[in-house]
Parts: sequence; structure tokens; C-alpha cells
Amino acid sequence: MEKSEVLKIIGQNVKRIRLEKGLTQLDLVGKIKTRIDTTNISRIEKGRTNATIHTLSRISQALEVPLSEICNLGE
Amino acid sequence: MEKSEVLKIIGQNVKRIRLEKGLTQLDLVGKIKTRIDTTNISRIEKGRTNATIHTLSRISQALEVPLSEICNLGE
DNA sequence: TCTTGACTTGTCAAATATGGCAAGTATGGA
DNA sequence: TCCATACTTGCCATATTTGACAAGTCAAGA
Repeated sequence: MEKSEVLKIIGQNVKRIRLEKGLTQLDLVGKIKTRIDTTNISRIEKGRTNATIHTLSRISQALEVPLSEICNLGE
Repeated sequence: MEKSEVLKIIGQNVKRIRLEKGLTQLDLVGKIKTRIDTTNISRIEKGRTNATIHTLSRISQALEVPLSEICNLGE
């Protein structure tokens, strides 16, 4: 599976879960202890950036789902 | 969960799965299309580096397990 | 139309992941 | 002991993520 495809799916997962929880990007960053910018959330959701596992881990904690759910590529 | 703890668990997952498959780090990088250095594998397994999702994705493909398995933090 | 909220995108500086190489450690076998 | 294999670690250069801010887009509603 290609890099761009992986990033796209990860991004879709983040966005889907965030919307399921009824959160805006701003709500989401507000729930994260260490600062994350909405800029970065947007770029991750759009698959424009190859996020580190720590960033995705912080997002998963704010969304209250396991990291593995965000990392589900549907394999 | 703290950054260092996340990286440590991810590293343990990679190492455990690699050993279960009976592969050395060199075997592993040999199965990855785009180049990855054993240096990097070692650093990830030791939790010394905050790998990107693309790097972990390539590793998961070489190990023939879902990315989500490597990203299982046991939450 | 105008405004507001939500999101996207460009640019920047700083930090750091990655690939690469070399040297060091550790273990097991000849 | 010597050697080979496996792995770790230090260092370097390059690329890119991240956080930050500003500006732009877009849709819904007054």
C-alpha cells in the first residue's frame, strides 16, 4: 500500500471519529494536554502530512478511542 | 499515556512480531521495498525514535501484520 | 449582503525522523 | 581465543513534521 493511500485512510479515520464524537477540530485540540494546532489536525485529516505515532496517539486519547482504531487501514 | 511509554510499547510490538516471524532486523529491511535502515529499526524497537505512520506502515507490511497490531497500546 | 464558524492552505522557524556509515557491544560457535 | 552474526549507538546531512500565525475558502443563517 502506497504512502499517500495510508495517509489518506489515517486522515479519514481521524475525521470520521471526530465527527462521530460531535467535535470540531478546535474542540479536539482543546482536549489535548500538550499543544496541537488545528493546522496540523487539518493536514493530517487531509492526508497531507505523515504524522508521527506520538501525534496520532495524542489525537486518539483526545478522541477517547484506541490508537489502533485510528491506525486501522482495513487490511 | 506519556510519549516515552507509547514509543516503548510500539517498539516492543515491532520486536515481538519480528521475532515471532523468525526474522532478523536485516531480514526485515530486506522485505521492505523502499529503503529502511536497520539503524532506524533498532531505534524504533528501542523506543528511541518517534516514528512516522508511514514508516510503521512499511514495517507492518514487511511483517505481514495489520498496522493496527503494531499500534496496539493495550488500551 | 454580511457575518460567523469551521476548515484549509501558505509560510516560517525549530525540532526531529530518516537514511547512511562507522564503531562498539554481546552472544554463540569453531 | 578468534570470528561471525545480530544488534546498538553516535554522528552527519537531508527532508519533513510540528507549532504558530495569517490569509483564504466555504456554507449556513440573520
